[in-house]
Amino acid sequence: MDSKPNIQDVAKLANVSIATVSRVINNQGGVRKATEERILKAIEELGYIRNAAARTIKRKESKTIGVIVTDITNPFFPLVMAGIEQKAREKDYVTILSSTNESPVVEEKIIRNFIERGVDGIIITTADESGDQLKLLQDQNIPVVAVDRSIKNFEVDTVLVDNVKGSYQAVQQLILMGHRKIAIICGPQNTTPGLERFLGYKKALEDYNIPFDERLVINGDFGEDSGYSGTKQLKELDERPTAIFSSNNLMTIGCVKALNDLNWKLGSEVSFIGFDDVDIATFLNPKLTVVSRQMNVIGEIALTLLYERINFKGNLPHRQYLLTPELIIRQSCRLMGE
Amino acid sequence: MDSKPNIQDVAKLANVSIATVSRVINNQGGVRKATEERILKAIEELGYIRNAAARTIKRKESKTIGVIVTDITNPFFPLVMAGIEQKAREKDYVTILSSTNESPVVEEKIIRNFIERGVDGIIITTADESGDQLKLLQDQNIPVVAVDRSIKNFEVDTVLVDNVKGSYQAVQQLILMGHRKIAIICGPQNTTPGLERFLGYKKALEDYNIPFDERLVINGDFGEDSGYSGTKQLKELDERPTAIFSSNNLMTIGCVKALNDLNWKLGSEVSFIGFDDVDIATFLNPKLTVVSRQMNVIGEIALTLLYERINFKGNLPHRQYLLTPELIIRQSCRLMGE
DNA sequence: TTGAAAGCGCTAACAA
DNA sequence: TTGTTAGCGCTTTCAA
Repeated sequence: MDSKPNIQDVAKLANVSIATVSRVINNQGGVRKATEERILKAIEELGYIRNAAARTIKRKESKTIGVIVTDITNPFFPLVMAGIEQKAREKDYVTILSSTNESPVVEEKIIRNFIERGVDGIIITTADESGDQLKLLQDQNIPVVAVDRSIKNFEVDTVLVDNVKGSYQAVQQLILMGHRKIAIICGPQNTTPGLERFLGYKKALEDYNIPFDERLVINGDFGEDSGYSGTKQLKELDERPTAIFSSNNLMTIGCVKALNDLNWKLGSEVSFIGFDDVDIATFLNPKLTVVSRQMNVIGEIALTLLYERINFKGNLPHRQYLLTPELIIRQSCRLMGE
Repeated sequence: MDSKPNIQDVAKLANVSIATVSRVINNQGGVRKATEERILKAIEELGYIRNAAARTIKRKESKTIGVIVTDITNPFFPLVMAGIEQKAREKDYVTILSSTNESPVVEEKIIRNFIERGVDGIIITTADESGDQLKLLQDQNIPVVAVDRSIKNFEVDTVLVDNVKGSYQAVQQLILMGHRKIAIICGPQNTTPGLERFLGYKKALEDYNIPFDERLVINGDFGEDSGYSGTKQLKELDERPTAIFSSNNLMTIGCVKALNDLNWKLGSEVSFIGFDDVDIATFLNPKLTVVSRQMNVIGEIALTLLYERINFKGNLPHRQYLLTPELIIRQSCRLMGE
């Protein structure tokens, strides 16, 4: 075949008008059986596939959802993405995925690009929670669902996890087991998860009247390296913590690596809980206790919300889903005094 | 703003023709400085963003690359994807990602959809190595780069890993350490990686005159569960293997889990090497020896090949990249007789 | 049940 | 340096 056949070519071959062909490829009915068959045959013969760009231009919808994540190599996102994709496919949407590497500049570029492409909606874990870059989308009336991180300056549908509760539960567990010197490896405090997980930690300490100790707070950046160096820092303290709470999966990995390298015995010498389950959790000895959440469900909900907003543009209220994470108790915490 | 402004609106506001606006947004030059500024101001004011669909239709290119993988939750793919995305962004392309879950039916749907959307090229890890579904792409003159799995019935550029050599090295290492009863957990034999890794295993045995034993060959499907059950099966053998070679990352995880559950001591009782590095490799005790490859490089090469083919449509020869994997020796193999 | 024709937003050839 | 205009491939109204 030389170049792509178009609706004209099909019409010519089937000896009908392009309008009739259009009716057939869109299943609009009102076409005589025989005619339809002739058209279908022509389509088959030519290998005709309709051009989405032309259709988008007329219909003013692209059946495309843009997804923006901060770091595609963080296992959290592919899992969320799988949930999004599955629901999207069910509803006949296709997803475009881009990763910002936490850069607001890249994020804005991606957003512009998505707008150019006429996405019908966007699911975003933003690198800039102010949300100023979303103004563009608002101007163009493109619905947005924020996942994992909330947006300050705009009201959008959100799917969040109750981070405060999650980390509260974790720290509470540690406290109930007798720990008082509990360290936390924080994520960036300008992100929802980073901040909230820290707040949950503080709240638990307060509720149980445990004095807050600055030295036990490590500022990480959600990357593996910061988990590693943070743990090293804790080991060097005069008064070492007896337990560590890590604010995310990658830092958990860094932390466990450091524990290993420093010969700081997980479980016996230092108890541990991490936010988000990780592959390695059940391989370690002892197995890691973690705060877990269902990533694919997050993705599914996000897509569902977005779908509703795209297709019932009326006056839906803004919805905030708050999923409750679950503490999965394994073996990385020891009762103090044991 | 009510609805999206178009090039007309900009032209009107700036008091020029749409042609001049087009020149400016495409940086074609030949526009008086003052005029350009007026147009830029109008664009700014209206929040105009150009419509990619309309442009695609005229230009007959979408600046979009379709990427098809078999399982987005397999950590291998996000890593490859990161390499693809980075290079794509450099060259001003955007990627669309879809996952087939190993289903040829889904794969064909995705391909059709990508064609509809006018992708300029496709990078694919196919679920159907016959490649028959790629006929569609060939008909439409859309370049394809196959990654990780080759295509039988069409000549396309490929980026593969020398699986035979990789698994040969692994098995050879085991042999040199004195093992003779070496089991393999295979991937599907109708996939390139599945088959080739098995062939490397056989070749190593042959070269060292070790008799091939059917019972030590487990048929897995590259999924975690099959690694788990395969390992169980091996444990139940009258003559247990002294070493296991696992053909991919997910099966490695399943295998290690099983080892743990069965209390079959990794390292001491059974040596182990896996194809592809995994997160857990360095956490386990002993640390896992693995065959490793640079995923992001695979992605980068794939995109580069595709880019060349899209943009120099002349008569490029078909290229086959074969990356050599590396054996990373850690501690999961014991010298026999120690 | 079918067809003619307008027009979506843009690019590019041609004219001025 | 700028403008006019013909389409790109499609959907959709209106008429037949």
